[in-house]
Amino acid sequence: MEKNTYKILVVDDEPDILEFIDYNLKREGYEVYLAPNGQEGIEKAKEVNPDLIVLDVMMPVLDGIEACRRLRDMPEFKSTFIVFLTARSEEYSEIAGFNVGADDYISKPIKPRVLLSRINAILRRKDQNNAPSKIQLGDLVIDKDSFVVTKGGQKVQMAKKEFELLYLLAGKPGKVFTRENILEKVWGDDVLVVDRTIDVHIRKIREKLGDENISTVKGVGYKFEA
Amino acid sequence: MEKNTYKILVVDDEPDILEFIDYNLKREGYEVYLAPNGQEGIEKAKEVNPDLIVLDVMMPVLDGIEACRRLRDMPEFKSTFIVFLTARSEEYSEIAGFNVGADDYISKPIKPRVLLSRINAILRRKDQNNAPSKIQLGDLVIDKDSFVVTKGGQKVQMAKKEFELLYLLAGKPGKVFTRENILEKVWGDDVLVVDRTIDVHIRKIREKLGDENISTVKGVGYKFEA
DNA sequence: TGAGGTTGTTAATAATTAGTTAAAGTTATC
DNA sequence: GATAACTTTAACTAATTATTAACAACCTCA
Repeated sequence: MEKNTYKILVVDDEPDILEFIDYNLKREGYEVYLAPNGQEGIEKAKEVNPDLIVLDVMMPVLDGIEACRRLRDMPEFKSTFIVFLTARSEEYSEIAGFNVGADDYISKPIKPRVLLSRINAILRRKDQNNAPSKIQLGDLVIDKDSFVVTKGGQKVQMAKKEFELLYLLAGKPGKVFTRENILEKVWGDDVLVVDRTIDVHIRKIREKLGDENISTVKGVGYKFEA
Repeated sequence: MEKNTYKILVVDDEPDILEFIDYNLKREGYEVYLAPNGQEGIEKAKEVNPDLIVLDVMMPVLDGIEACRRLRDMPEFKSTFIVFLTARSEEYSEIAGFNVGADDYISKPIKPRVLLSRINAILRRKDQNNAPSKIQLGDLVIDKDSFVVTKGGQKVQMAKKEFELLYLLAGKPGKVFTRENILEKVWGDDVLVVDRTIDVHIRKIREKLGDENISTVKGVGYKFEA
């Protein structure tokens, strides 16, 4: 499975639970942010723009249901995934009635395996829905379904990393990707590779497609030439 | 999982629940239609010809059980999937007693995950029934009805797993299936087998059909060569 | 122009992934 | 309940791919 680099915000007033979830999500490779109540949760959400928010229902200052409602009213969080944490599974019916647009519910006590499998499932869905399967640029076709790159009708053999790197750059032709950017997207946050590694992969792609497709922006990064 | 474009009609008199289900199904990618009671539900069904209908049992004007019975009397809805929504799980026994031909039932309170997994499961079944019984690719014929594979008119003997694996890959020539993919589709979600198992089956298929049909995409998976 | 930084290139090495075989486990069938 | 067919695993090998180190080339700017 791919390394995940998703940002998850966890909002709960119980420090123990916060720490527990923090530990488990971090171990899985997620970037985790914490907040002790709905109010601060919303602030934090605006700040870090998480991919998924875990909201406890019962919280002081601002409860999860109301926090969810407010988040859903902001355009930037319309499609952010939200998962509720309920103390008892019966509480669920209340939430359903409120109908604030949550994507899932997890009942306490939280089991690490349940928590992770639900979150992984939700984020995997997000992944798949967002990526176009075919990029077409002039005589170059990059097809993620078949993992095939074609240039002028000619099939070009690409290794996995080369393909992913090309797919990233070609996904936004003209946009410069910094090495930091590239590392995060292709390698994942916590993988430690040296910059020269990217260069080597770039070189291999250039070898196969010609130098004109990918250009270097010195001091910044690489971009796919539109 | 495949992108789904199924039409689902939801019939319930509680606007909150309607909105709640609408939200969750749309997010999953389904085309959703709504109706507030059995009478209008039937009208809507005639209009859009849905693949699946979610029917609340308790509704004014025309309840779910009666609506179901009437739908089942119309030839165009003989084989449409129908799922009941029951306020309490005990209610199910009543429905069963009525024996109106429902495919599943879901108890309130509705949990998004349960709702989606049931609906996905039902429609996946439909998928399978609709899957072509015969795949023909060049001189290769894969016939699911008879479980027979023919290459150049010559019958090739395939074991069950081999057949299913071949059938999956050949169903979308060119598309790469990851091992995760293959496990889910051929073995099922909860079966735990080691990756090498897939390799062995692939090898057997290659032995029987020749190496040119299935190619390896290293680090990704396998695909049937178009 | 030349010092300091950035990128390009190559080849060696490490790490990962797939292929293969035989044997053990399982299931179906007579 | 024995046999045969099928499935899975373990252990090993082979192949491919990823990464790094080392150095060359290049660019920038005082």
